[in-house]
Amino acid sequence: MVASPRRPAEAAPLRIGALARESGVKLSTLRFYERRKLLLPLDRSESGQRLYGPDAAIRVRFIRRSQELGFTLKEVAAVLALTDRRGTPTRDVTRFAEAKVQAIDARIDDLRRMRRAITTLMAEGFCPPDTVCPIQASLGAPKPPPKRKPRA
Amino acid sequence: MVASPRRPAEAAPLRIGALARESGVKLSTLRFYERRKLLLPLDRSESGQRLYGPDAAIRVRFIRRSQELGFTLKEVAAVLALTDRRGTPTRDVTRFAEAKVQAIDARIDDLRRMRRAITTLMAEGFCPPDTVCPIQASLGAPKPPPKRKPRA
DNA sequence: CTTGCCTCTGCACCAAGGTGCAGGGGTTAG
DNA sequence: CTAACCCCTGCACCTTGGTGCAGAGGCAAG
Repeated sequence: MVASPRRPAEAAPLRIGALARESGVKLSTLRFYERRKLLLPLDRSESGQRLYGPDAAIRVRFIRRSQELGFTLKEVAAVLALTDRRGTPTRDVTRFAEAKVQAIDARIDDLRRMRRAITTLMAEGFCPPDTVCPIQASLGAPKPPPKRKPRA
Repeated sequence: MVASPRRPAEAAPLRIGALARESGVKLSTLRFYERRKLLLPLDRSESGQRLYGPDAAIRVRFIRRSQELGFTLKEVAAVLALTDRRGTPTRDVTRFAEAKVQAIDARIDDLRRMRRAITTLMAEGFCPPDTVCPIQASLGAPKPPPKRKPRA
């Protein structure tokens, strides 16, 4: 609402506490992410205090959501490394991105199967006796070799 | 291929080693799942050896896939408790199932956003300078209050 | 009966992802 | 200056989800 004078979008640097409040994680977690190279402060103050850019909270939330989706911090770090790059993607990067997209598709597929299974299950009043429960069956098959969206 | 004589579908009980081979997890993991009530042997032999039903491998694979989708063992246990029930769902169970379905939808949504972001990113040659990277932006928003498929 | 392969229990250990605290300094209002 | 907060580093500790032994017993073949 209020435009700060003479500072178009310079964005005040956040200190760690402010970032923690804004992104909903603990200070210790932010420092932990730093050790893991997931989130580096833009800079340090004279006295060594971490200073974060205004987009840091977005990055933190991205990390948290990704974890909820079943990605490890290592995988998240790899994706973030992608996003921190500029210029034309190298072949390796492209391959990595394609693999990631396939992995995402597989996960979506599994989630859809699970979802369908739960809804039909509830609609029909639980697992019929003497059969394999459809929920379990939905994800219980041995993993198929990675194809594009088997959708079977 | 070969029908065993005089045993329509009685299904030989598996011992733990066989189940481990069939489902691709370690013995110790199976015993661990037992402590966590995720997988109880059907029975024990005279001498105390665990005997599993023929569907046990399906259950194990269900557990593993669910974990890949970002569910904790506790959550998986809750879903499996659902599937082990018979008869008409109670209100609590129904509510739990509905919540689960919503959670699944939210995850699918996030995955789709991430997917889109990666593909456009690659198509356009990485993040344009001086903007928030679209991948991060895709999941970087504060969580919306749970609605049905916001899809914004 | 012995050999070899299971399996049992209990306990110790591991990696990932955090969390908390101690002991020390920074910064700012009154 | 002093109180009230904030932040620093380093280290110890916690929970989840497993893994790996050790020591003992089961069971089938030769």
